[in-house]
Amino acid sequence: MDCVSTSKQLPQPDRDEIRVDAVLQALGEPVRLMIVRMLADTSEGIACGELELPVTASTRAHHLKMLRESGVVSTRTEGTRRISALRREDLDALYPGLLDGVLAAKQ
Amino acid sequence: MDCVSTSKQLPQPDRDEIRVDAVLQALGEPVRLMIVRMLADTSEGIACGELELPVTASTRAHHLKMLRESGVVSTRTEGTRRISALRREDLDALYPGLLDGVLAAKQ
DNA sequence: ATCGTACTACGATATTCATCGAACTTCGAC
DNA sequence: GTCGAAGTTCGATGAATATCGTAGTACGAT
Repeated sequence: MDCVSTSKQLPQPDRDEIRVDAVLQALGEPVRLMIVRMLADTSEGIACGELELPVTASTRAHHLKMLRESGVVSTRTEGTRRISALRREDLDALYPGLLDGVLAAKQ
Repeated sequence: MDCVSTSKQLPQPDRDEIRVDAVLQALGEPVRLMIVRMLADTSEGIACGELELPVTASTRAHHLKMLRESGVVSTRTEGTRRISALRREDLDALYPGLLDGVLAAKQ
């Protein structure tokens, strides 16, 4: 292949392609909301396998894909690992207060 | 029956019973988000029949029930009409910025 | 009481989607 | 190359739900 770098961004919507419907639907699932909470506690992002969740690996991958395609997280490849991180800047710019409001919820 | 008043509140969760999962899931449906946008433009609330939406009356009622049971709207009875209004105070207290962020979305 | 309006409840249907296991891909290590 | 680890993809399945039409309830007006 013609990939020169060892790190690569996975495809995701541009900021202006993010739809609020999709974001809310993505956040409105308990497991995905857990993922977002975990990501909010880090600045570097988390690998799929490091997310301790009550679901199998394939379900985990499914949820991360939903979050990426809706514009909530971005994912980069590092070796065999895929590091996901919250798209805080984009979300705060599009929906100021939304993320903080969600994270403020006690549970 | 023993109802003395002509106006009555329909059952809804108390503020401390509202779950963020349910709120986000309720907001993450296009028709329901339209309803919330319309309600945000009024202070008095809107009757079910006055919501102009591309669905039938029964579907409209269904969505309003979802919104009420998740804690997004409150509904009071006035004669044969049911007036729904955004629970702004409760939502702002629980998730400060969430509602404003959602409503700030261009579409 | 009768009628019409406003809305809800019920049953049916189709779609969406969360979940899993198994097979596959990709990468690093040996 | 071979192996193992990390993740994804591919059905399959079961549950949730958006939608509708119809029937039913509640209320006001006549």
